Amino acid sequence: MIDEIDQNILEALLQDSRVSLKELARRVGLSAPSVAERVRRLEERGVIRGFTIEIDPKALGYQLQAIVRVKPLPGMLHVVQKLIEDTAEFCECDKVTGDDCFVVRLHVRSIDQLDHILDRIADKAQTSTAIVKSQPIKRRPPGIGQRKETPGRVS
Amino acid sequence: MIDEIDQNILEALLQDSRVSLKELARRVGLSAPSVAERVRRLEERGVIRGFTIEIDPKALGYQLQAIVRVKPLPGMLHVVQKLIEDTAEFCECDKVTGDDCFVVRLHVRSIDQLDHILDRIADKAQTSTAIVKSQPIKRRPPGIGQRKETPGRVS
DNA sequence: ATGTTCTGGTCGATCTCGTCGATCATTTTT
DNA sequence: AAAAATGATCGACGAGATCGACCAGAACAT
Repeated sequence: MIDEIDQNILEALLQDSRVSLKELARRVGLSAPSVAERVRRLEERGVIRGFTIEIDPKALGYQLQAIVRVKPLPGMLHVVQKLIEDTAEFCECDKVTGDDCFVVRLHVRSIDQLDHILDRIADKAQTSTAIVKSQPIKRRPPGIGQRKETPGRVS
Repeated sequence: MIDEIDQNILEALLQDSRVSLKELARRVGLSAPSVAERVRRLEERGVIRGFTIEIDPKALGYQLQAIVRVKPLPGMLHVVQKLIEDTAEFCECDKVTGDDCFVVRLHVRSIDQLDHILDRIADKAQTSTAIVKSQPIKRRPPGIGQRKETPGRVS
């Protein structure tokens, strides 16, 4: 379904989504219209969810990053979720299995601000905060690129 | 340091990083060369870390997402970190404060594969796995856009 | 105050790039 | 084996990016 050329296209766009179609075509060894059509179809099929930029939070003054596990008190789930969604500093929120209900990522300017934000949900949920010290892997997509994939166990 | 026009540029590029400079210029009310210069400087200053695409892991066959807390056994920290970095399915890794050392995000094709991957670090670290059920917030940058920011407490 | 410099903008010309229609080759279907 | 569908190329034309020249306003020094 996704051939090698598509993979090359995806990799190139991951590195620089503003690359010209002409250059992209040169890299994957096709003509510009062909590669344009392939990109269009990757979008259409939902493989490419969007073209975007990566912004450095630090450059915007957000010096601190935290990962917080959030366990809403009984009956508070939706209230907590809404509060999280409506607070700009929550930049990622995953609803997960297990004892904790949410795992969220927070970008803040200071410890003070972190404390202040968490105070606001303190009476609605139990939280467990971990400050991010470094990011050995910043963010990468699964399964494309030269890293070899790990096969599933043959069951 | 970052004025309103820059914010508008960032927002527009977040939504579509392939927008033409002409269109971008029209939206923020400047000429094309001006906006080109602003984008160049946002890049130069490191505010824009890169132009990229968002890929849907599901479209590539990665049906499952998990968040795993990893606590390496004594002396195993670097081994564990290297193993994580070298495994394609680990798509995000944060080194954090607290009892757990790493918080990682995994994309896998099946529970089998998840089990297989975690088996490989089972003798080097304690892990605590949470399967992602949904993502109320998929990913957004902090502090730009119309969501109001939460101020830090005045101390 | 006033002249200077620096920053950040516009305009217009030129060159590059994207897109569209026509066409062709290859593979799949019947 | 003929036909249809897929996916590519080519060339032309319109749209976009870029570059140099030039201009306005703020900050600064004299």
